Amino acid sequence: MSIGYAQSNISAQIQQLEQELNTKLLDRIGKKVFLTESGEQLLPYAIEMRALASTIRDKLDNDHLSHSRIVVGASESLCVFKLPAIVESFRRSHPNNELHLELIENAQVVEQLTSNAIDVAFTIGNSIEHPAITSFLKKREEVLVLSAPTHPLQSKKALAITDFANQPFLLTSTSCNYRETFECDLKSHGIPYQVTLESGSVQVIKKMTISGLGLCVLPRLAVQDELNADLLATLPYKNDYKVYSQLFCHASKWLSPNLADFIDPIIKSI
Amino acid sequence: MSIGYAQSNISAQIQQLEQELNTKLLDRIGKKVFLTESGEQLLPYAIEMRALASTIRDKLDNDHLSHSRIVVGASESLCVFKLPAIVESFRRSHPNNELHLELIENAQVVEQLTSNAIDVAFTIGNSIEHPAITSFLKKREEVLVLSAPTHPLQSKKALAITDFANQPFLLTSTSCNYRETFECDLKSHGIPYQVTLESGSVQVIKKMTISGLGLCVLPRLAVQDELNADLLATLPYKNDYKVYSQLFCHASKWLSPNLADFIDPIIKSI
DNA sequence: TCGGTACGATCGAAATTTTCGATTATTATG
DNA sequence: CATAATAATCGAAAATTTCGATCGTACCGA
Repeated sequence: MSIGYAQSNISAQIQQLEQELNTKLLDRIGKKVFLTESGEQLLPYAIEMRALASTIRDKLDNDHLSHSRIVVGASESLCVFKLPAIVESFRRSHPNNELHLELIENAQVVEQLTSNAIDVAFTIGNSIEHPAITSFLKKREEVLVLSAPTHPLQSKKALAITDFANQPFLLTSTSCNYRETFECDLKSHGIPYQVTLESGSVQVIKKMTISGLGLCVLPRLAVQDELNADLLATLPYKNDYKVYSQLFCHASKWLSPNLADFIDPIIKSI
Repeated sequence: MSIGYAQSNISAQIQQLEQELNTKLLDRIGKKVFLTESGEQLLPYAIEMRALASTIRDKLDNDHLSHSRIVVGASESLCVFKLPAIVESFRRSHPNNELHLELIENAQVVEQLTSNAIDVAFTIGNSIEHPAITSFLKKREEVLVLSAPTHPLQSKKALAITDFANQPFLLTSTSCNYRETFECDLKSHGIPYQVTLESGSVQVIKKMTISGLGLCVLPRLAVQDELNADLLATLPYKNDYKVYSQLFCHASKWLSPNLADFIDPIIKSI
């Protein structure tokens, strides 16, 4: 009983197949068995079908180790300052996995995850809490007001919000949460200010600030290098802006092994 | 219920497939359904498998109308004088069917059918009765002794076996049943005779007989044309040789529609 | 925020099918 | 002619598929 079926089953199965195909597959002439014309024709298809089934199993099983496509939605700052190391490491451990990076803003997280346009979101901004969205990581990010080290305001020991009156600011796009937060702060105190430059690129803002064009408001993670190199300096303005970097998936999303492999290191490393 | 399954079945089937493949095929995000990476990968295979199943059904169903290969074993006389009309008619009605003709002798019928080397046998010779062989047709064939019309023996009103003493005969191969029968007849009466020509080809024998080389022994069906054209003439030798043309299949052989279509007209036409 | 609606998951029962072991039938072989 | 080998057949048991009902959840409009 090497193939795991009773003999009677084989008879029955063959007869069933013959009925279903409305033909005869085997001729039993004497003690020998011959394939009929129909049987001869069926054989290659049967083999093909078995092969196809095996292929499916192989592809889907191996696939957990090999190819897949993960779409990451991330905000610009994180793309520049956090993701490179993560992506590099993931690509090393999962060389056959396609990683697609989509630039999104904090406000789009829920919609993008709900529409399944992205598999995972990694953004910085206001806290997001949503019943349908799972947050794997929520890290408070320090928001700094910065200038070139030579800026006149650097001489002050401490700054109040009023000290920013009429200062020229280099800010990120309006939809950016920490700009929003900062502007609220100014406006709620009735402080006038100028927006000298508005750019979606953190890199541009930093360069211009270094050149002394004005002040900027950025999370520490985006400026750590420049602080270390004394290209930028923080201004001693105390704030408690609630800004977080967060990592999300849709709650109903199945975490494929590959996706889990992408997410886990982020959670652990931060 | 357009596809004929209860809704709960679909759920169960999907889950079963997911278990079997050890993956998740669908993400249900909110109310919408998305294929996962795995599902996306499976889809083309699923489609292929359905197509393959359809193909099989089509091929085997249509096949009863279209292609098949029938191997006919027949003796030379029948090949020349009976089969042409049959084959022509069959090819007209079944243009896609391959007909393969195998020259066999009466003695090989049982072995060839039992080994499934041929699908059907159509031979002339001694009666064949065998429990494993089905005979669809058994027709007594008149065996004639013939000569050219100008032969001296033609003047006789009736011939006895002794009149053949020392006559030159043009005979078919030794394995041919009606030659065998005739020789037995001669030998059992102790009649001496010569074999002037021995040929497997009926055509050769007839031509040589027409040329006056001697006498020949052939079934009427092989010489009817020459008799009508007065190229050959029968000698008035009464015999009751038991020679039959018979049509056989192996009793266990499945008669495919095509094979039946080949056999039926033969039975009816003769 | 609160029903209402739509859709899928879950569950137990019923129907179907698959499977098995035993028996019977057939064929080849000594 | 008896025996061995192989496959068909049959009824019962096991497994599965199917169904309908119910439950849970998400979306939608008030």
